[in-house]
Amino acid sequence: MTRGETCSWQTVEEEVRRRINAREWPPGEMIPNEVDLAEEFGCARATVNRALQRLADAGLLDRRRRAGTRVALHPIRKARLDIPIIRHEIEAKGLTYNYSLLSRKKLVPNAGVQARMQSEAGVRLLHIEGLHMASGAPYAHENRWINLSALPDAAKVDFSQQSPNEWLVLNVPFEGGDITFSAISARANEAAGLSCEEGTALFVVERTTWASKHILTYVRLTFAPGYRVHTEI
Amino acid sequence: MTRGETCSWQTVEEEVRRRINAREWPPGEMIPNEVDLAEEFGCARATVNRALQRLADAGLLDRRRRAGTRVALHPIRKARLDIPIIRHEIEAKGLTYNYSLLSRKKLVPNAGVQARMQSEAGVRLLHIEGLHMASGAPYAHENRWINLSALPDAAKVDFSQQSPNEWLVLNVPFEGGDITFSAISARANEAAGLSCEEGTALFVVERTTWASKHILTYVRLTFAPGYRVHTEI
DNA sequence: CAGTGGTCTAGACCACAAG
DNA sequence: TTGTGGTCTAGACCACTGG
Repeated sequence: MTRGETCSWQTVEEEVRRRINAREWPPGEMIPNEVDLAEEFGCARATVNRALQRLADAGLLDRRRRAGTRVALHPIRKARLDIPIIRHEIEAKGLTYNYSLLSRKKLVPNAGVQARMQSEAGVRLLHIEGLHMASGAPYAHENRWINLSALPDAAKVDFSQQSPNEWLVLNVPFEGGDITFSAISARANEAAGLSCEEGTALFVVERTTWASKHILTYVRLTFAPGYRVHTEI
Repeated sequence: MTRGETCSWQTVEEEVRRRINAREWPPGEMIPNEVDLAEEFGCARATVNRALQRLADAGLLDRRRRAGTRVALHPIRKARLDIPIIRHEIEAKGLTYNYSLLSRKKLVPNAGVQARMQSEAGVRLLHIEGLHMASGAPYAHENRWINLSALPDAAKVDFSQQSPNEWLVLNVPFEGGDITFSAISARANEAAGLSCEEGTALFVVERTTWASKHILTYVRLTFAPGYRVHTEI
């Protein structure tokens, strides 16, 4: 160990990472407390604290008051995934975006959708189907339900120019949501919209978003064949 | 505004979130600088700084030195995804885990795999196929390549008792990786392993991991029908 | 109870970029 | 040039929890 002059939280984080990777501090092992590390690195405890908190957040350390800090036994890696507006996703690839509305109706949903939306039996929701296209080719089929009692404004929008995806992102602040990824075989209407054969494997993203304890919307996005989601760890 | 007595960073973060959601600070708008906010909330600048940094990290604010802080125009939401060991994923569902090795050979990979592994033409890699099972039912098919020049120890492991997935996580520290999610139609060998019909839509996770600029391993996990990845936003 | 991490403070200096 | 965020410090108190 070199007793260098540096003392930024980045330096501390990097060195601790190195010691973990090099097994100088093996999985499960206690590491020195913040005061000792601060002395070793020649910096304030707050600096060490910041570095260690980041590492704990990344899943590499387990920290508990009084018990101290130890190297995580099973470093559960966490990936971060960006959830962009579809138009931006397409434009970022250098393609031109286009959208067409397929259907817009007030409907009583089936039991599955009703449960996800936490709406009451018999209540009508706004149902919208649309197609997102990239340079003329089908990109994703959007099947969306909107809770009109939480979002009465949506009833006034016709969604023929702007997709519900974009209208919601720009106009409706939300607090949280659930996302699910899965794979399905194309059904007849999806196959038709996405210009593929029935039975083709398609990537599906389902999302519900909520604010102040109300479900605002549920969307099922079915992507054209070949779609991939990419992230780093 | 109530001039409350509270002054934790959580309080500040919550209040700023509220103002953004309530459009008191509309998208694109500048917000007061840290000194002013600290005075308003009756706390130190460092406390405000911590709250605002978290919000910027979450994508709700854009901050730049000298230019100040403004509400993000298109709040790109970021989801966090845990990447568990498959055995843990299965056991967390209350099922019993089982693993069987299907194949283990040193092979020269095809061009696609060679490119992903950044290995040289003609060099043999360790190729392993195995099946993860949950309470007797097929769960995921693992198709893995290991770079033996970066991980010579792997040549000594037979992987009949422990899956490469688990051996790697426990024994090989890595610095980063790429992850891709997609959907495919089951090919003959996958359909056989996963007890489904050829052509069934399957969820696929591909992952490469690296350390000190070397690709360590590339894995393609093909999950049994019905698999879903879930996360929150 | 006592030792650990979690947080807050007041003040300081630095790095960056807009004007 | 100058105002902004980014960071570090020394010290303090609090909150939790293991022994």
